[in-house]
Amino acid sequence: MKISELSAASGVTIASIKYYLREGLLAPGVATAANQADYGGAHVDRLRLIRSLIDVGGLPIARVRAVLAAVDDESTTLHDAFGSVMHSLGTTQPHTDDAEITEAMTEVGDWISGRGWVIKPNAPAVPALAALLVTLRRFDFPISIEMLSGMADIADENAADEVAYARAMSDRTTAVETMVIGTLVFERIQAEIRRLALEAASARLDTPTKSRRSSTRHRSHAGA
Amino acid sequence: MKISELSAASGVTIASIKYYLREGLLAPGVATAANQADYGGAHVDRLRLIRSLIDVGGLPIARVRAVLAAVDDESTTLHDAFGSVMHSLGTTQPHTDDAEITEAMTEVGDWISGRGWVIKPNAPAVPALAALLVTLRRFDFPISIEMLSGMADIADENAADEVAYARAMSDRTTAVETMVIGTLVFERIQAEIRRLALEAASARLDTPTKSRRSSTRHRSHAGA
DNA sequence: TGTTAATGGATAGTGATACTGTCCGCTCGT
DNA sequence: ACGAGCGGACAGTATCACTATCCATTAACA
Repeated sequence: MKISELSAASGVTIASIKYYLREGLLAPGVATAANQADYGGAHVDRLRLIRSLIDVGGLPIARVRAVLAAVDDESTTLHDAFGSVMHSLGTTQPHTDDAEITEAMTEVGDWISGRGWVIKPNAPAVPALAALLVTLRRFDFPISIEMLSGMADIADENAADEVAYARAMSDRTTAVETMVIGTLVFERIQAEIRRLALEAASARLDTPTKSRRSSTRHRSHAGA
Repeated sequence: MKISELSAASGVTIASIKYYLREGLLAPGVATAANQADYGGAHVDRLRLIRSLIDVGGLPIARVRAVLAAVDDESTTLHDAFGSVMHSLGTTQPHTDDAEITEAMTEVGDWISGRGWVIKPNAPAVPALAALLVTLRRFDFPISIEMLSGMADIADENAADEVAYARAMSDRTTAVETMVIGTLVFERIQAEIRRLALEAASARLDTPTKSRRSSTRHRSHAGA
């Protein structure tokens, strides 16, 4: 497969493919001459993964590189690879020198062990979650971490399924890739569903109290 | 309050405050002289909102401006303001001219009406969700939209609480602001919890099957 | 009352990011 | 034989979110 064919097969422009090659996101093709290289299906797959990390996950190139490195590191166990990937995916990290946040981190840590979850101590989700709680409180949301247990319960169910599905894959790389894109896509799906539920809830609370009897509006499926 | 005091009170540099003023994110202070203006608590609050939209939501300035415009538009009902805000928050929108995506959009639309959700036809979440389904399928995830009903059920519960909480606020602007930051923060919280659940699930499946009896590892809370 | 520091406003510059364009000498396909 | 396409190098571009500098003015303190 020549670079023009790779471009056609992946939907990524030649210029961008060259850029990804330069940035080390994509392995060079097999050189067949000084100005000729051969690309294969693995390159198409890799490009799809790269584009998904960028488009769905919104990851900058540097993070994509880190994720791919974790995916490709064959020397780690599947579980350690998942951990690396979670770390590489990253999120906006807070300044942990803030007293309010370190306090919230303890709260989060206690809740995690209370649930029986085994989490690496350097998991980025812990300070991230703590910072989010602090943000809510700054806006006077009366939030305690126990209120998140409902979310955590369903997350547990989904996570068990997803991990089992990934572990059933034939080869390690595919398993890790499956986890990566599953993580990113389901996070977005969860968010979009949440927005739909909010809009529906808002509509439910809006329509009956307003008692608009305009003939242009009729509520066909409005009830539960 | 002078600009230096506003800066101190909000934690935003003077240069950035001037930038937000220029970009129309922040209302000018009350001019008391050619080179003097007076800022108040509303400016501090607004800066906190702006920074949260940027830091938590990762919104670009243009989107922040659109969200703030929706928040400030007093001529809309609360429900319509929520709709505007959801639209302004936005997400990465797909090319809807793709046949695969329009097909998935029908699927999403049917599922939504099947749930009895009343959603505006131009809600950005619909194409976004459709694109995410297509992405999953491109990676061979055997996904049907009904699998998302569990997520949707808990989202319904949370959304009802959140909307009721926001509607109970004294003034309209605060209510809309509450919805905005609640939406963004809870989306991140949901995502972080999901990552923790994945790591915990991975640990559960890893530790027992590997049967590593190394003395350096012991499982204190590993069970459910 | 003088002087110094800060202010609002305007405009230019910066650094990071993710490409995109151009050039080159080479070589594959016809 | 020869033109389109190739890999590789490198410079250029667009956008974004600030940041720095300048200016005339004015507030605040000595």
